[in-house]
Amino acid sequence: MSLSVGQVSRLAGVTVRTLHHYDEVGLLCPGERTAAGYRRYTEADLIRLQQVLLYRELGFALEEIAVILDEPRADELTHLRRQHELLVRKSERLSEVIAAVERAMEARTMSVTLTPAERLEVFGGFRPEDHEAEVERRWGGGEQYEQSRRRVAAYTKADWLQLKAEAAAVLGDLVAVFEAGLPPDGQAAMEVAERHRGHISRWFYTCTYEIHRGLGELYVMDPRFTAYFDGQVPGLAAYFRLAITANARR
Amino acid sequence: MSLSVGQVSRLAGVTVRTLHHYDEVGLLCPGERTAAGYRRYTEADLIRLQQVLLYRELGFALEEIAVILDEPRADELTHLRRQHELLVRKSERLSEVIAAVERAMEARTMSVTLTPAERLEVFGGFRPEDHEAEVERRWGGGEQYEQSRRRVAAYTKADWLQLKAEAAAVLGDLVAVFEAGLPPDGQAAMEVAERHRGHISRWFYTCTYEIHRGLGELYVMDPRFTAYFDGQVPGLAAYFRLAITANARR
DNA sequence: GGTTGCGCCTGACGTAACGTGAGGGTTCAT
DNA sequence: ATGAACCCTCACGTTACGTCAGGCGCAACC
Repeated sequence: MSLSVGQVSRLAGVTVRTLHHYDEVGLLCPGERTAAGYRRYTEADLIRLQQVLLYRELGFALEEIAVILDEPRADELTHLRRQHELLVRKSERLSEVIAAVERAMEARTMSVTLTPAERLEVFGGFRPEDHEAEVERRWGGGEQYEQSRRRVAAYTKADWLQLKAEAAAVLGDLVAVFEAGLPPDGQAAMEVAERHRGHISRWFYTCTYEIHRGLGELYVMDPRFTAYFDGQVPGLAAYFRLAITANARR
Repeated sequence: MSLSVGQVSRLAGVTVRTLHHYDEVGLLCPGERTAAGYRRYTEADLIRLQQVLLYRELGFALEEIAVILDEPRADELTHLRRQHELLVRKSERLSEVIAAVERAMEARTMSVTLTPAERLEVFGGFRPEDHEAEVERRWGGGEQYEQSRRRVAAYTKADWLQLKAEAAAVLGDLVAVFEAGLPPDGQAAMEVAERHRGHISRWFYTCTYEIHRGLGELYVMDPRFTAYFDGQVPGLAAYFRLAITANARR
């Protein structure tokens, strides 16, 4: 009642070489061997193989899997629960990526050009965990972020068009004010900043003065934003930040 | 307005080395270089990077990605559509695995013995035909597996009744052939095996001779299957396996 | 009863997609 | 003008296998 390598490989959809490899590294050594040295896999081996393949699917390294599976206090149910948790998380992440691609398609079909920042913000969905943590820290516990995500997800093509147009108008005015040599804490600059705040509130999330000030700092601290603004006109990021803080102060 | 390797790496969540590597293999060569030899990534480069990372996430090899992206007749939207399709399919597959793990957990917590069919479902994520689907997914075909999956999901009670009736008929004929003392590699037995294969193909998934042989082996190796068949008539499991292999050989 | 074919074995080298320094220029703010 | 941060090019290391090569085990076939 045991299976050969070939039989197991066909059942599990892996190559014979893979099973040899797992034997070599001690991850899955068949319970028995025939007199001729043939590998014989027992039912327990099959269960373990199932666990191995699931953890592998989840992106664990083989060595990690060996450690996890050899924890003495973890039985099959523990592993199933853990795997379930991880699978669900992976599924959620995948949904985000899908949503991001859908947004990119929408933007593309209406030939709206996304800026690099937006493009890779969209892309943010499947960046490593550390970035997620950074986003959370930055965007204050994720409440605004969640709000923004929910609203943005429901946007139609027309919404996107209008959003883009509005943003471009605000940016254009900002550039104009900047190039006119007006002071960042002057009336005109502060008005643009205020309109920017309104724009964020209307399209993304409720943007308080406090948050707006945080954004202003982000624009000079974070190279991707700095690159974006200074890409329009050099020095614009710093100027805009001053305008935002001045506007927040009054 | 171009970005350095470090900026791009932070933006996209990949390492600098990865960007170097993509440059080395010609997958993503930055549009410009500074006088000092520094890489400068243009916006077009970022778009291409996005495509690369998405296809990579989908399991394509870098060389394949290069070929896909350099097809002259495919623009960004084409890629987005294709990626969306593949992502959705991947998500569905993941849902299946999750469901399988949930069923395994349920069975485990209630200490219910799994029926043979359920056992196969649990193994579902790793069955050969899934592997086939994986392979086909990579090469853009993959309609067949999806179809069968959708079909099973849409079965009504009447369908299930007919399925069971058909299975019972095949089993009945198998018992008859067996009890008549006919050889397992004879015409009659092989015909029953072939009908069994057709039954699987019609109701579940395309069952190749290869897969069918794997099933036959399972019937004698797995005690639950063996118990099921031998519960009908002792020795039936082994007999059926011989009939299946004989049928597969011709 | 030799041989043919298939499956299995053990090395051993190959490969993809980077990781990880080594050694050395570049840029920029202080 | 000097240190920190960033960039460059080799070049070898690593993971998880793929891919032969050379040879044994066994059931079948002539």
